[in-house]
Amino acid sequence: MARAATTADAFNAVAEPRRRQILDALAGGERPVNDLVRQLGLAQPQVSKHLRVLREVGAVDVRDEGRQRLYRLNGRALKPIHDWVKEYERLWSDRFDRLDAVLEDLKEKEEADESDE
Amino acid sequence: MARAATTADAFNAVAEPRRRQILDALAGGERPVNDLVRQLGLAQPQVSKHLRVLREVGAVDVRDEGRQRLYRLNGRALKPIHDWVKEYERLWSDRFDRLDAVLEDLKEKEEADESDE
DNA sequence: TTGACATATTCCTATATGGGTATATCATGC
DNA sequence: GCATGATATACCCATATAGGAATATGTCAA
Repeated sequence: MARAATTADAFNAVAEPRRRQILDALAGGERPVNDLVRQLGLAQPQVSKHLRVLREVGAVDVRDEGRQRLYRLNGRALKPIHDWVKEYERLWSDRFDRLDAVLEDLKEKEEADESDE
Repeated sequence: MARAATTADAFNAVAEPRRRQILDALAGGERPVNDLVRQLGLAQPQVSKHLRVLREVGAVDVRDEGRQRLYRLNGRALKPIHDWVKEYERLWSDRFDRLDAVLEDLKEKEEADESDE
């Protein structure tokens, strides 16, 4: 079997640095493709292809506006990544060093509160 | 050009779900390879290969203990992922939603006050 | 030394990638 | 309708993958 498709999930889509750059650029607001082309210094077809991958994993949405297509960030698609990686935060954060048990309790409470999304 | 190597950085290494599983398993503490083989139900060579990738990006460390090799999590390698993705947290977190709503209200009130004058 | 256990490496193959380049689609203004 | 601008798709290619299977390496025990 080959590697999983880049469109398999957000983890794979976001492994490509150019696609993270695109998302970072879109964090500033809705943008047409050519803006991204200029901002990233990539060829237009590559940007379109990256945007397609991001769209397929739900990380961006599109809207037609005349002859332009405005892309907009949909950060919710990145939540699974955050959810996974935040469990490891305590392994490098100084804050967690002395407060392990207490924070575990808090985290459990927080998760219970947030479980209704 | 092909896709970036899985060993290029933590983002690429962790895009593979089995490797995330391995890290999750190691979160419980140091483990020999065969423990992971049993826990994940994978063939031994694949586990060794995944561990090599994780080692190359610094996400795990090894230690020889007799004929076993004990692998241990090094979560710090995941910090760049956390750093990147946490910037997007406000896009789905309820806490931030409520803050946004409050700010919206304030802005609307402000505008209403100004138009009264 | 030999055999058994634990792990790593090698070789194979199908598959998808990302960039480059050319071209297709689609909307707009004349 | 036609030229132009904006974007998407198609095609080519070099490359690295993940799993499977076989084998190599290394360590211990008798």
